[in-house]
Amino acid sequence: MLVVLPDGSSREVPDLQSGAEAVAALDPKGRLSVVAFHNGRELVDLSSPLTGSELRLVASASDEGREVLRHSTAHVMAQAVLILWPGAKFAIGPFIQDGFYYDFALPGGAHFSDDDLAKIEATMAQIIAKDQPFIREEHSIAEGLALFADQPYKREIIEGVQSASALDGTELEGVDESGVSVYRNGDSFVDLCRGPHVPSTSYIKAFKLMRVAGAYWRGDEKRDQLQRLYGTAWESKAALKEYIERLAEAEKRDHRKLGLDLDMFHFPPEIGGGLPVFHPKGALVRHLMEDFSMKSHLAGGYQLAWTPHIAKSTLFEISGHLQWYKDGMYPPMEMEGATYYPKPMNCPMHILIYKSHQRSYRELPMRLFEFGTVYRFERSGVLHGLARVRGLTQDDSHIFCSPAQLGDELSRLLRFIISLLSAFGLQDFEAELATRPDKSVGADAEWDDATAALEYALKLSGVSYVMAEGEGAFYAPKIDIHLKDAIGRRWQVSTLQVDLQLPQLFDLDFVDSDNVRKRPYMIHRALFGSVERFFAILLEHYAGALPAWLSPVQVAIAPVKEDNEGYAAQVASRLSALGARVVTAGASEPLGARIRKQKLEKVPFILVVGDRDQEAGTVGVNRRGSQKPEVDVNLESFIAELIIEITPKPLEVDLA
RNA sequence: GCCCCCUUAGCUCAGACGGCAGAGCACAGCCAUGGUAAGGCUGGGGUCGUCGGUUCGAUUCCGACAGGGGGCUCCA
Repeated sequence: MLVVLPDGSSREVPDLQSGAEAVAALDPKGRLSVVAFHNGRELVDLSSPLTGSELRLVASASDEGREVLRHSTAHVMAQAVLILWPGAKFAIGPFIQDGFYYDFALPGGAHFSDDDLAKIEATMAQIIAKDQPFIREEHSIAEGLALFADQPYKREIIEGVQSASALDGTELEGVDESGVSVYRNGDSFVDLCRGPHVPSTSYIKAFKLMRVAGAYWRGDEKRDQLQRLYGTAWESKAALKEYIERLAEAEKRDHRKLGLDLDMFHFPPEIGGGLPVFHPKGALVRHLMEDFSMKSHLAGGYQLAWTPHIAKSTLFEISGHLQWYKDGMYPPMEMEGATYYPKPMNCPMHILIYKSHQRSYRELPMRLFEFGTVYRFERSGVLHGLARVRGLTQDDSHIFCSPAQLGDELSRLLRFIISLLSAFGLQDFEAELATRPDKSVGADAEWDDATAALEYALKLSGVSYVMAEGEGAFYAPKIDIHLKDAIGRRWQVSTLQVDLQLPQLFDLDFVDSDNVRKRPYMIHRALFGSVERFFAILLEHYAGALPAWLSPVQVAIAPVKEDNEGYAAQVASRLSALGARVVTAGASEPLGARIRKQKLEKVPFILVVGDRDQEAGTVGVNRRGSQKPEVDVNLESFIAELIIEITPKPLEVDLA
């Protein structure tokens, strides 16, 4: 049998019966901390018999190994909870990104508090110290139901197997038509589970319970709300520590904190949740983002539109918004017998612009662009800084094109999106192609056509993509663009959708070259998604240190002492005249303190000017992110560099 | 909306078995003129989120509400 070790090397070991024997032969001291093996088809317990011709050992310090480790830690946590709260019911406990959770219903409807986490951790530590083996057993469905006689959630999972509709994902829980698998550790703890698990509890080297949360059973808000405990587990104390530090780094980048520290925006309670105000610096950054975007759109063949914030109910009746999204819309206002709603989307109004006169094929594709502020009622629990607000500004466009133009227009659009996002320094894009959901309208053939056009465009663009079955909007399939930020987090930004409904509902047409009236296709698209959310993403990606062209202050000038303030003013006015945003930090406090303040403000360039500079026409340049400043830099050569840094590079728009 | 947690000065936080509160930063004034991440002194600033209850007395204990945070559900 050829055994593949975690490092990828392989060794021939004769007469093997299980993964455990391979470990005994190749890693007798357990240095590799092998937790499971892959038999060519799936990941299984180390103790499993060999079935295939392949045996690949999986160490705890690997993605697969950590999944096993975390899943096992979830079991130990459930075991601890059942010890501490006799009679508790437990539901499901999977591994997730960076950790695991387990859902419980405590006796008497009790809830976990934060203080309970330490108690549970202590009990878990005792279980781990006992080095209890995880032992797999297989049973019939009937035996499984008897084993979990007093565990209603487990029984529901087992019973669910009999109704085909509930088959989704239950195999993960250790149930299939042939029976159930369970794992025991300790005398009393048994859990329904597919496995695999680590051989015994001592393989859990480092874990921590993170927080308490509520979660609905089966994710359904009409069903029981369970108590969820989140935790994390790692192959070593050092790896856990690194993870905790990563969380701290993410916390430092939190745009809500940076927004306050950098005096960019806040959410006054007097205005209401999810409704930000932008302070001068934040408003300036917004303006710079919007200005760059608008120029790019104009260069890219878009025309501007501008539409009001509210409209009569009639408009949203025609568009279907009142039928489909009334609950998500702000409530109506009555005026002179008419009912007005704040708009939840810009599209109906752009359609009215299209419809204002007869359109010719010569006008297509017609691309209307607007920074349109829309209002959506979001439930209070979902608001999250600028990333989820109730009043948001979309960089919104609606493109009307002939059916023949659709594929190429979408492909052109994808290239436009990628180049615009790249101009903000973002990269690592991935697309999701979302197909028809259950709750939707339209003919199958139309959905197929539109989905095919989206896929065609994706293939042409070369952006990697995954399918998201059933995730489309009710009226349209869509492509969502995700990106990775500087610390590896994924954010959904752009969306583009081929609308099948609105052109029909508003009876749109154009006269084609053969003098026949035809229905145009309509594409909805937003690239930032919302300006507010994109602002948040930029702040977190750059940890507040925005690129110079987006920085509210680009250059701070610090005269060494009062005698140098005249020269500082000369330099300042020279740079301002070139379009740089400059502040002068006058000599009212020590130089070090003034430099520190500008550093904390994340100003890209700090210029220190003293007697020497005044005589020689030079500046000292202290760059953001650099430890050692440059001295005696010729002002003209600094200007040459500055101009490049503060000038946004126009988008290269490929109009083909 | 639901579950858990939090709410003391503009910000970050300390504090008292229940006897009307404190630091650092920030802000203002004065002094200091300092060559690359915090100079010194002085001062202003809080009905301890709001309302109610218990109590001789509540910022502290209890309850409700509001706002915020972490999740769940939702996200056109």
